[in-house]
Amino acid sequence: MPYRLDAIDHRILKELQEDGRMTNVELARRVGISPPPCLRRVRALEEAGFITGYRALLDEKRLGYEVTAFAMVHLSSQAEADLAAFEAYVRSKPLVRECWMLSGEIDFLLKCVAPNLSTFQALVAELTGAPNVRNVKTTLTLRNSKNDPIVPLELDRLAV
Amino acid sequence: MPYRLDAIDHRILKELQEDGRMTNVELARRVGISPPPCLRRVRALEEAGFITGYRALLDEKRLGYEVTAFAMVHLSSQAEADLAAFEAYVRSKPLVRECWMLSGEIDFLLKCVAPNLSTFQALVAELTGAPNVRNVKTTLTLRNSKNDPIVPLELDRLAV
DNA sequence: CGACGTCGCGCAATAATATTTCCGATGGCA
DNA sequence: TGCCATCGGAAATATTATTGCGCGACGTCG
Repeated sequence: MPYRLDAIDHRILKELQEDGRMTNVELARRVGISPPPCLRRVRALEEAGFITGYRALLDEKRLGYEVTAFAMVHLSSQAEADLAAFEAYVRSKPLVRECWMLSGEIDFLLKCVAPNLSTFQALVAELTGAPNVRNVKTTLTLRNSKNDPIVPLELDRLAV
Repeated sequence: MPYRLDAIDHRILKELQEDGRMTNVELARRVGISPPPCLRRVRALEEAGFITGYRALLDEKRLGYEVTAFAMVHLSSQAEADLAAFEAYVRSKPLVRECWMLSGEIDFLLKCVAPNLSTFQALVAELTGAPNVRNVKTTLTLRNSKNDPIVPLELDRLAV
């Protein structure tokens, strides 16, 4: 599905990243076209897979999650079946919010949340005891310096 | 601002996390009340800070970001002013999407995106040369096993 | 026990938006 | 030049958002 985004598409993506609940009328006003073509573009961007969904962002601390921590996991076996098994395991753990398979020493990096330290410890204990897990190193986060779920657009004039 | 969320509030948060662009009519239907009180609850949740915003999620690869990588940064000085300076630096870098201050050996963990490896290398070079940075270790992500921006609700019956 | 105040729901009315339909302008191309 | 594909916008209609208001549940207190 070849697709070429023009300047208006980019502005639509930018605006919807910043406020995903914006009305189509307002969005159209901001990107400089009338509502009908604007809506058509949004639908097209959704169908073409550029927009994968819409989320309300919640304040985790306000909801009782005081702890955010990372866990670095080494497995005993990196056979594909074992990797997949670990991934499936991790997906079943609600407190693990992200899991990345890494190149290099560490096999997986997990971002976890927990209401308190002891819950986090319980999670780590479980992880450590899971099949094929060799060891788990953890680090607590002290503070979040930047957390911007927005994808930068305009790859061209990109200052590193 | 004391606030007690009831079951309906929880369901609202859950639904809006899954589809932040859902109409209020549909949301009301799902949580089992009529639209006016539903809208009032959403507004209240926003004003009380439980909902901090709405985002469209974009497909990063589709937009040209092939690389996601982590960078682990050690600083020479951990004096508060130096930490803050590094945080400010990092916030000015569009390719750094997240930055966490950690306890333990590593001072900061950065999640970065880049259109390709050489751009990522340029970013790392810049980071390495930044003031107060002692060293930077990087890991590429091979794949993303889980990435769920949704905050789990219902702390009580929480299976770790 | 009953009056009263509070709270939160839902109905009904109105204002705004979303969505569809259709038409016209534009530009590529034979 | 004439045809076709593309895309925007006006207008009409269907849905939603939003406001105003009354009602009933519930708890407090005289």
